[in-house]
Amino acid sequence: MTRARPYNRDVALDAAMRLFWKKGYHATSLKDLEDALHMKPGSIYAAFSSKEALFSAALERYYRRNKAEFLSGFDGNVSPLGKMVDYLRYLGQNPAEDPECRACMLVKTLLSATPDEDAIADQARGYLDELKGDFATVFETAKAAGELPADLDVKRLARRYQSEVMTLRIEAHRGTNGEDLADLADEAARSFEQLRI
Amino acid sequence: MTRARPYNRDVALDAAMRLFWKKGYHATSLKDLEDALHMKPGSIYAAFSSKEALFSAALERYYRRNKAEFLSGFDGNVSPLGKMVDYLRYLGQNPAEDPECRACMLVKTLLSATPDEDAIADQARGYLDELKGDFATVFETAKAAGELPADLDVKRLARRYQSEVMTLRIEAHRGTNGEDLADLADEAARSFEQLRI
DNA sequence: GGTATCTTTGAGTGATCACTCAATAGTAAC
DNA sequence: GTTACTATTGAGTGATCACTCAAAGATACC
Repeated sequence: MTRARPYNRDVALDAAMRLFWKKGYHATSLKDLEDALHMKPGSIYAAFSSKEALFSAALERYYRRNKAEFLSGFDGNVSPLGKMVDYLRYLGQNPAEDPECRACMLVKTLLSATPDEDAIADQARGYLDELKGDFATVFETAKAAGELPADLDVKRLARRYQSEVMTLRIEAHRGTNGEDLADLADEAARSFEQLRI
Repeated sequence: MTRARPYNRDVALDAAMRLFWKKGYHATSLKDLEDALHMKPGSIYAAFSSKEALFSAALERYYRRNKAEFLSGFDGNVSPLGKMVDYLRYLGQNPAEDPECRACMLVKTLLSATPDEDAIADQARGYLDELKGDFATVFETAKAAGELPADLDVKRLARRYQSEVMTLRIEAHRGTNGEDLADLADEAARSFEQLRI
């Protein structure tokens, strides 16, 4: 071992994630990244290979965070359906402080990836599919716990749930005021609550 | 009158709209526009002032088209609620041929505008608000025609309707297959149909 | 202190960015 | 045909793009 790294990879990646989340891939320049990560171009390339690879790592980080935040509420002994419903209300009541970090980074990425950036779009698509799968798993658990009808189509339910999450995040980004946003979240939450047996 | 314009402004604007729609503002270069509009940089600037002004004009064109397409179904003598429901099913059954032109350009623009591009984001926001207002107007008409309960909150309904439209377009962009998309649209359509008295 | 090893540095790379303008070419009136 | 007017042209503008690499800096072992 020789010289220690004066930067913290996690801290740098976090800063990159926030910057890409706000500005998107194309509008974020290396100059912006240098400022945000407090690193010179050479160091950035030594650590992350390329702008695209850095973006990819930042997107993965976003995905992991999102998944962890969602899953953190499920310890097993409380109502899975209740947790799902709570999460929707939570989204409506706690929009991110930074107005630029309210929309889902996966959706932003998916919608702003150009045809020649298949890799990035596919990565975002893959993460969205995984999250949808997580939703389905929880609904399945709820079904097993007798909270939902046995004949209910869990995949379809998860798809609709994800739509609601995406919509809430977009509305928050759009500038919908707190009251209306909470209202929208409540409306969505109740539609899932109604399914309870 | 002197030299006639060898380009058609509407045709050029249409090409610009499609290109910006696909690639977004940042990823579209002037070179791309030159190729798509069959115009040299000088002509583009003589006709549209700047890349941003051209984008703005293209966005307005998209908005007008969208509005016209939506309103074209309302002649007055048929069920307004029926038309609203039909439009959702139409969206689910007729995704644009070009997979890059399926998501709503207004949403794409709103989500990919950077903080320093307030003008563009505000324009997209304004158009979305106008379209939401159009939805509300039709629901109001449906209410007046006795199709909907008199105590129904039309604004909230319009907000939810717009969410469904945005979601369908995002799902179409995401690559959801035709069957699932039609299914999703049908699910949304039925939720509005259920409100009929 | 000397040496080996590895990281950081930042000026510099060619390419591409949005954009300009003097020159050119086309039309209309006479 | 000549003049007057204007739209189109496209090489060229400085700025910025993502990215590189030889030099310098920092540590570990001796």
